[in-house]
Amino acid sequence: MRRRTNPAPVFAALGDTTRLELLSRLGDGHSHSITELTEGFDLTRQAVTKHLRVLDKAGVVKCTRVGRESRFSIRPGSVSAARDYLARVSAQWDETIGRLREVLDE
Amino acid sequence: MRRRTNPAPVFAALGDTTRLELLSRLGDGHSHSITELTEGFDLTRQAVTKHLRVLDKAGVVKCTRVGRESRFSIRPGSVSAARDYLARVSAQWDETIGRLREVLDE
DNA sequence: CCATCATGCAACCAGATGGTTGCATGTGAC
DNA sequence: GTCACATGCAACCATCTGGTTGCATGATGG
Repeated sequence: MRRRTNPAPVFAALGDTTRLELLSRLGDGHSHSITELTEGFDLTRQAVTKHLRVLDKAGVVKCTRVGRESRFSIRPGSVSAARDYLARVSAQWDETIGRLREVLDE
Repeated sequence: MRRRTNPAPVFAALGDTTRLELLSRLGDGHSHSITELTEGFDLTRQAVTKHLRVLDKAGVVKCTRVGRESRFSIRPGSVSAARDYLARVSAQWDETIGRLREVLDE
């Protein structure tokens, strides 16, 4: 009986364009250092670091220290949980609204 | 050629437990007034109103004035867009990571 | 060793957020 | 008309957020 975890923090973590862009860069499945991830953004390394910490706290990403750099990589679990949540609710809405449309209620 | 809209604002709107709860109440497919939606929350009507406005701006919900009350109901489009986005990225991650695991890269 | 590179930490800042209270306004019911 | 009810609007507040700068620290590589 999987305790259904609250999806709000993951959604909050995904609710920022910079973080979505970071995730898309991490989507190659490899791990990347902070300076590496900072390249191409018009942002300071520290700003990117803060975003990465947000993603880390939400469980979307994991950080491992290797030598003098900390490398970040994707941890897919929490995002697929969020995906499943959205799939459930939107399926329920489709069903409910479809049923209502039949009955011509509002 | 559907212009792919930025999913971040929808995720941000979903990134709050109160708003998720509001959405779950609206999930019955009917429209509800603000005072009606406020019942059961330990919040002021105005706080709930603000949350509803956030959901409205993100396109998750629509508001129609009827008589002296404004009734809110679900607008499923943006949420299914967000759902599709998550489905795409998590499918891509699964595939990428699976391929990497075969090659034993890191 | 020493310079360099990647990072961490702390202070600071402006603006957004989540909440409150108080009051004004519009509509419905008698 | 008038009273009550549902809402809107504005001010205010504390905290969070997204960003900066400056400096300290810890590995790396000659």
